[in-house]
Order: sequence, then C-alpha cells, then structure tokens
Amino acid sequence: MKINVYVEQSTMELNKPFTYQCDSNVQVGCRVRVPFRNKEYIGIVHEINVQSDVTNIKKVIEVIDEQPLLNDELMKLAYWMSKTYVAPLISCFKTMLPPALKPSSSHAKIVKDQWAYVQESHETLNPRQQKVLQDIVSKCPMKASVYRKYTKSYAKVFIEKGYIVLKEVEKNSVQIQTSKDTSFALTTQQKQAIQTIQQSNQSIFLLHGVTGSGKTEVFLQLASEAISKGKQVLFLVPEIGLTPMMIQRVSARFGTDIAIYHSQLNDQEKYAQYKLVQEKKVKIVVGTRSAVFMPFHDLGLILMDEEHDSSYKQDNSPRYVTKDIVIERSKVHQCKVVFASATPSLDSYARAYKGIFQLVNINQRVNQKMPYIHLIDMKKEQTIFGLSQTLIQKMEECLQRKEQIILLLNRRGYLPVVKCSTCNEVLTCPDCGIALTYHKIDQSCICHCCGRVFYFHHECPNCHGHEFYQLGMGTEKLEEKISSLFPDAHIVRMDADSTRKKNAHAKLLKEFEEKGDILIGTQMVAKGLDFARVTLVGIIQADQALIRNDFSSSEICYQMLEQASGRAGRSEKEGNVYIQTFDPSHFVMQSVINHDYISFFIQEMKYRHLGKYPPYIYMCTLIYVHKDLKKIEEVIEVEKETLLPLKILGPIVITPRRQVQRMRLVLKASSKDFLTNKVNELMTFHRSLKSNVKIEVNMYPMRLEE
DNA sequence: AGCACGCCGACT
DNA sequence: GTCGGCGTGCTC
Repeated sequence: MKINVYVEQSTMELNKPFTYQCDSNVQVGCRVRVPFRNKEYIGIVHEINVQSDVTNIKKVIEVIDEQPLLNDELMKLAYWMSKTYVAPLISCFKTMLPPALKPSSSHAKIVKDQWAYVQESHETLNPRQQKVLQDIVSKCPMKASVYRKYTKSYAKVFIEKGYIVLKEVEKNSVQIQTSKDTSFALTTQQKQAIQTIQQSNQSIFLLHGVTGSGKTEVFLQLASEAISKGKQVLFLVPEIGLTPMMIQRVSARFGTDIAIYHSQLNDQEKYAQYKLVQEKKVKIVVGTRSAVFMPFHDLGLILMDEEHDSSYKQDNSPRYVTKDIVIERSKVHQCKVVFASATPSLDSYARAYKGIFQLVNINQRVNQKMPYIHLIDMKKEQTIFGLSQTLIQKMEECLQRKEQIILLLNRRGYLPVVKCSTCNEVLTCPDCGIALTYHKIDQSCICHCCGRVFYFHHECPNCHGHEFYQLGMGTEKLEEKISSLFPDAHIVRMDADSTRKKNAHAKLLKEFEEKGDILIGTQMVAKGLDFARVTLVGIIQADQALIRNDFSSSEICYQMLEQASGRAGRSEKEGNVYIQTFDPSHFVMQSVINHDYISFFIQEMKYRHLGKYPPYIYMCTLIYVHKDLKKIEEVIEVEKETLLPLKILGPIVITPRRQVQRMRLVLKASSKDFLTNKVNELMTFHRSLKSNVKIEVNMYPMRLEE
C-alpha cells in the first residue's frame, strides 16, 4: 500500500506529506525509516492506504514502531498545534515526544542498570548474616555491583532467601526522595474552594489564592479525589524553580504513583517517566510545560500552578501556550481544570471576569497574616551600593533575631555595563550592538541578548585603558557588597548562573534552609519558595521591570513584586517587605502595598483597552530575518497588503542576531480564528514568493520586546 | 533543512 | 583550462 509520511526536517518548506510504498503492516502515528534525497531519514506516518499520482514513489526501508507513538488524541492535537501556532507539523511531533522517541536520525538507546532492593522475607539467618543484612538494608536500594562488593560471600544467600532482589532498572531513572506526609487541617476558605470546584458543573476554574493561602493542599485534596475515582491527574508547575519542594510534597502524599517530568531530566530519565504514564503505572504526573503532552489514558483533573508564569509559553517553534493545550486536552478527556495563582495573568482573570472560567477565591493566608509592604522612596534616601539605609538597618535587625532574608535583584552578572573611564567606550556585542554584562566569576562578558561569551581582558579594546566605571549592579556584585556589609552572614546566591548545573537549584535551596541567612537572587527567588524563617524581603531595583517599554511590563512587575512579597512571613512570625523604588506613587506600587490585585487588574485593563492590547484583542508577531535589511523591506512591502484588514503595527527594525538583520510586524485581531487563518495564508503566500527571507511567527506573545 | 546543480571569478 | 564561491531549486 501507499502511505503518506511527514519527514523529520522541521521547515515550512517540507511541511507536507510525502508518499511512500510500504509492504509491511503499519499504523498512523508510527515512525518509519525512508529514503529521502538519497539519504535515510525518519518520518511519521500520517495516512495509510492513500492514492497518489506521484511517479517515482520509493519504498519504506523499515517500520520502526509496532504501536503508534502518538495515539489518536495526540495526533489530532499535533495537527491542531501546527495550525494554531503556525508551525511545521513535524516540529509539533518532536515537541510532543520525549527525546528518546523523537523522529530524528539518532535516537538514544535505552540503557539499563542492575539494582539491589530490599524485600520482606521470613527465612532464617544466622546472627552473623543478620548483622550484615541489617547494614545492607539501611543502604538499599544500591547498585548490584556495589551490593556484591559490600556483602561478598553473603550476596547469594540473601537473594536465595528472598531478603534482597535484583532488578533491571533503566539507567538514571528518577529517584524521588520521599519525606513524611504532613496533612494540614484545612481553613474554611480552603474547604470551600475544594467544595466549589468539586460540586460545580463548570469545567474550568481560576483559583485566585493569595501567597501562602495553601493552594498546594487544595491541589492535593482535589488530586486524591480524582485518583480515587481511578483517573489520572496532571499537575503542571513552572520551570524547575518550585519543583523540588513541590515534588516532595506530592510524592509524600502519593508515594510511588507519581511521575516527574521536567527539562532538567536527561533523555533516559524522560523516556522512563514517559513509559510510566503510557503503561498506566502512575496516577499523577508532576511536570513542567512539556508534561502536558504525556500519553494519558483517562485524565480526571489538570492542575496548573502559578498559571501566570512565563515558562508556560514555549519560546521556540512551536511557540505553544500551555494553557490552551490544557484546555484542548480537557475537552477530550472531559475533565476539570484548575488554573491557580496569587497573581493571575490578566488574560485568565479577564476570562474569569466574563464567566468563561469560574473564579474561586482564597483571600486569606493559612496563618491569617499578610506581610507588611513598605515602599522606600529612593529619591529621599541615602544609599550605599544601591542599598538604602532603611533596608540595611532592617536587615541588621532581622539577622540579630536569627531570621532569614531574601533579596531580589532581577539582574544577573556583576556589572550590567562595562564602560571605559578613559574613552567612555561601552563594551558591546558585535552581533546585537547591545551592552555586554560582566561576570566576575569567570572573567567573562556575556551578551544577554544572544548569549555570546567573550573573555574579559581588563583592557579597553578602543583605547587600551585599564580603568572602568562601576555603573549599575547585578546579583554577583550585590553578593560581594552584602558580604562586606554583613561579614558574618551566610549568603546564598541563586540566579541563572549559579543554577546551571544539574540539581544545583535544589542544593542551593537546601543550603539556604539549613544554614543560610541571606538569599540573593533574580526573579527566580520570587517563585514559590516556602521558608518559615524568612521574615524580610528586600527588592532592590523594583522599577527596573517598569522601565521596559512593553505592553505587559506593568503586569510582569506587579507579579514579581507580589510574588516576592509572598515569600515573607509564611509562618508564625510577621513578614516585612521593603521595596526600593523611585516612583512610589505608581499604581503598580500602590496595588502591591495593599495586596490589592483587583485594583491592579482594573487599572491595567484600562491601559490595555486604550492601547488595544491583549486581553482585548488577539496578537501575533512576525519577525522577518535576513542578512540584508533592504530585502526584508521589499518582502514586507508586498506581504503587508495580504494581511489586511488586520491591524498592523510596524514594521520596525529590531536588534540583529548573529549578523542577521531583523524586522518585526505586530498583528492584532478581534477574532482568534480570523488571525490564525490570516497568518497561515500569509505563510503559504510567503512560501510562493520563494524569497530567502525567513519569518518567525509568534502567536499570542507574552511580551513584544526581546 | 541539506544537498546537488549551475554559472562566473582567480589560480596551479 | 580547473577549483570553488554561494544563489537556486528540489526532495515522494
């Protein structure tokens, strides 16, 4: 029979099926090895038993999978994604599958290890054997090779008598540390929230619960109810940040019924977790955005924590919106969905406002005490190293009380700008023309725009001077200054640089919990951390997020401030938050003082309405990429016509990437479908022009600036 | 995406 | 006369 196959290259040019002859049995959704352009590639079967009038049809070399990799639901989801996010279908397949199963020429092999596990047994042992066994039991599970080394001559006996069993385990499979399950007495509001969600006949909920209101406990209770009905649960969390803490709590409750899925797992580990879900071996999956594509059989509930978080939007093609995927899947599985946040995205709150989502409120903390917010007017304060006297004094007091401090400075590195004090030249990225950030730790200068790294020679390339201005401050410098101000304090720094290594995140948090006094970090310290001894939070350059001239900068700033504040005073002791700002009267600051989300929402919605921005309209950005700006302009000139009657902003020139010029168009529409269709039409038209100008499509971007 | 084909400049 | 530059076009 003839079959239609999508070949692995992810370009719009190849985003169409190719016909092959296949003599063996094959199903839609299986991978096949096919000849393509005199080379072997892997493709995914799209249709079987097709008619075709193509003349030189080639034969499938090998059918890789007996069973489809993607079931009917996920295949349909892939088509929907390809259309909705204007991305090649094959790239959708690739995003949905774990790396080990991806349709790529070199797929990872599955490696196994032998491990020794303890088992119950009542066979008799002599005292000597008992002693050795006791020692081993405390150290299990351990690798079989280690086990043999430890027990020597006893190795066989224990296995024969059933005290130890050897199992083949896929290498590096995820080890979950389980802690004791602490069930909490629910507050009335928590109980009400659970009841509302369980009893309502609506299916999508927005749980607006202030920081420290015990949303996790609500999730766990809802999850166990769904599980008790024999259904599966998906629990989505933002990137790594809060996973270590969250995973521990979930696994404490659900034991071995849990799968973990996030970007820091290696291919092997991801594959193992994927298998667990596919083979119905787990009941609950905790994971970051990619976990939304897990092959569930019968989802009973989807939970999405911190739904406003930007890590739920993928920033490379297909640039999907996890929230939308969640809703699509919930329709198929007919399950309830709970989006939750202390600072919901305007988009979600607006939908709740309109009644599309059912709003559930928890406006009180478990401990009944919201942290006190203090604005420090930096125009009136004396400062040392960018720190106000007030903040330094409060930090001293806090340290004396042996309580912990979190300082937020949303800028990594040492110096954000390296400027020569002899000739005033600023070090810039040759590709992007943007100031390089100096990282003292490894003497490097990094472009935070394109990621290029240069070695810093302590010499100005322009005038060979050796003196530089100390303008501005990043987390590295703040750490240095704080340790000079508080030499006895144990300081932990957490930013993208210090958390690059695997598990570094969890290690730093543990270090801070056990012996830390001050945690310094970028916005990642604002997210989900729950330390009982933190009573003081300081936000160093609170205005920084507002200066960025973007439609969503107020929203992002509000979320960051409110979330960071929420780290203070989560236990018995009261929390205090000091926000250093040059504009204390700004409505974002005023809303944060009173923890007043609603007033923030109403004000910000007015601006969005005036500026015709989401959630009032649907938006999309098109970035045209080419070496030659003139060529881009020519192409846009032609294509702009076809986009009418959409509202078009631009084109404007934006920062180049790697010697390539870029221009951006912003499209706005009041109908989602109309926008999708128009952009898909444009891409077809663009392909027919055969220009070598590339377009990057971003449907529903969270912000414009990059 | 890749990779072959193809048409013009500067070299043993 | 040949090597190689990268613009163009095709892949079942």
